[in-house]
Amino acid sequence: MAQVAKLAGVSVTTVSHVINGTRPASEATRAAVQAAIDRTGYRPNTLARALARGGTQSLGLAISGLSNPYFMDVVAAVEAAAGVAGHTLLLGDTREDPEHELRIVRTLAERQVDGLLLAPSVGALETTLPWLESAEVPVVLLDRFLDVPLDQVGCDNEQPTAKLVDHLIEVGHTRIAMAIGIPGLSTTDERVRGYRMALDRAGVPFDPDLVADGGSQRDQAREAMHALLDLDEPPTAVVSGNNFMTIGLLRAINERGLRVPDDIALVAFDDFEWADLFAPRLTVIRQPTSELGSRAVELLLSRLEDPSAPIRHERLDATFVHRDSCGCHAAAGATATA
Amino acid sequence: MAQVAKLAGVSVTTVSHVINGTRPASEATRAAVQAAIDRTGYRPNTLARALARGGTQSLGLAISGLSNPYFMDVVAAVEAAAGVAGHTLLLGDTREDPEHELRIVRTLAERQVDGLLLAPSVGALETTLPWLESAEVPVVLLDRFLDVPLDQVGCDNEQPTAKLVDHLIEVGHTRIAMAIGIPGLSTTDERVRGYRMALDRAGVPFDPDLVADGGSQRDQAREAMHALLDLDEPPTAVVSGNNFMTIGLLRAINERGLRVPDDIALVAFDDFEWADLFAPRLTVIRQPTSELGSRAVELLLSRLEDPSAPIRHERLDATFVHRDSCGCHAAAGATATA
DNA sequence: CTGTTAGCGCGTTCAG
DNA sequence: CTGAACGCGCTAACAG
Repeated sequence: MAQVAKLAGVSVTTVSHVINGTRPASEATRAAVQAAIDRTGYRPNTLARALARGGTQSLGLAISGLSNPYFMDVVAAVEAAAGVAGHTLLLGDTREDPEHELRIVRTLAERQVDGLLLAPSVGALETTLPWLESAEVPVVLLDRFLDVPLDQVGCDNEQPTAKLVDHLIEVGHTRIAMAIGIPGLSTTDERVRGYRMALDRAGVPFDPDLVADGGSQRDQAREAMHALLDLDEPPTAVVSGNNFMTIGLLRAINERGLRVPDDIALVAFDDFEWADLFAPRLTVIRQPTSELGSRAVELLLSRLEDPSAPIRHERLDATFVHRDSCGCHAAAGATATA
Repeated sequence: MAQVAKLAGVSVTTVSHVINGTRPASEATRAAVQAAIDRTGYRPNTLARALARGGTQSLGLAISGLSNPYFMDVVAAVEAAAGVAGHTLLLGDTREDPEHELRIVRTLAERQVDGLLLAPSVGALETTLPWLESAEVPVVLLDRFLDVPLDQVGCDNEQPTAKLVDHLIEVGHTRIAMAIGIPGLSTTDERVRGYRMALDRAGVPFDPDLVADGGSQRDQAREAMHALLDLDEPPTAVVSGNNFMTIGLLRAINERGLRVPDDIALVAFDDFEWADLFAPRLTVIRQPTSELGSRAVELLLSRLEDPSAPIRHERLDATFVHRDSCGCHAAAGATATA
């Protein structure tokens, strides 16, 4: 920059001001500076600028399971939203592990991100969140809700899951199993609650044996499904708690030589992009993943603008997508109902 | 940091050195500094450190289609590999558009990333790469190869595609169509070359009408498939150039009321994680996506260590996964052949 | 083993 | 409309 200043015959102050348009300058000097910039191939150093200004124009995203298509839609949306706002995205994978999550969040904060988006892991309340509070970094929580005074965005889980179970009951099932995600996550707990609520209001007895811990993961869900099928009175229908577990459940079902929906019905949380092209065509709850990401960024940006604004918790609607893995033969093409 | 120094009764230099372990210090002062750090809740400012040191310990990843599961695996692998090396990841979506790509790459470079990973778009040779060269940022190209003196990693495309077509020919097909990706991408060109090579060596005549531009995208591939099916002499088999197009092709096939593989065979580049659980079970080429990401990071890091080392181009092997969308009934379970 | 000092590249009061 | 000078928080010679 000093070089540019010299070449343009002005001071660095002036160069800085014409670059940022932060105070008037004569047309002549502006042109001179611009010319000098072009000729020197000058590239501003965002770091130095951030140091001086006290703001980096960058956002951190700490999330788990980057290979999960669900979260990757979120990442794409966050990147896009951050981009239009002139922010760059720093990405970190929490691995669903509180210790690692804390490391990730710290490095992000130490890099002076202006704000942080976090999908908190189960142990976050004891590790990451206390640290974040003392660090005074603006944060919005994503996907999972926590009982803390922070902005949060996530989907509705209870009603949609209940809807899934309602449907299974309508079709005539009473032995309905559920593969649940990591215990302690609000998403898991809310989905379980939805499951029980639907059972209760239909008068279907609740059987704890039918609730299997799939740990939000494929392989664990697969084992859980095998265990369910080994029951004296195995389920005639299963509801999957997320997309990964759906894969695991199906694998187990396949390994038993069973077929969906003829031998066992399957409905699931999380849609797949291709779900209506392959058999079995899955009846699912679809989450508005992109909206989740962009809303989270909006919340964060407005928080940055007004740190003292009231805290907001937002629930996004999920959609029931009726296809045919539920085994009712009413589905005529894919039908989406709110 | 000044505060820590004062509280510990030492100079900032000492604080810096005990933090970084960059020179010996007496046990006493080390303890004092550590105590002061704990009590003040001091958090190092990575920006200032980077400014002073001239290195950010961060890597930039400029890639397109973050919603593509293929690239997302790459992102996950890159994040992981960067993490273990103590680097943070800055992410930008190029949108497969040279103009936007240049913007992304510039902001990444202005943020002083130590190095850059780029999946160059078609126009990159005219926009991004010249800029990168003058900017003197260490770069490794990812996925697509370009005729420039830079480190590059990608998969083998020609032989695997030929293998796909070979197989179709063995099964007895002679009207074999192909949906190709964005023209100009090396991946596209190489895959087309593999297609033609297989045709040629089997003595199957090449028909330009059977090569449809799917633009690497779902919807465009869908339209292309419809056009192919409208031909006087429609294909009896199709090979898809990537995962997105596979979805589009299948949608069109479905819309015509046709079935894979009975009415038309389909084989594809890019595997799906769930591909052996749903019908039709796709016969595909599987790329080592994670390896691609981690290798790219390794190349970049070693480039940073030794800027004058010879340039390296690496080809990773892709795998033929035999399932049943090819219509040959030989597939007994999923079989992977190198 | 420890302190002093000079930058890293930029924004931003202050004077002119 | 423009410049000089200070400081952002930290590292790295150079002394001691």
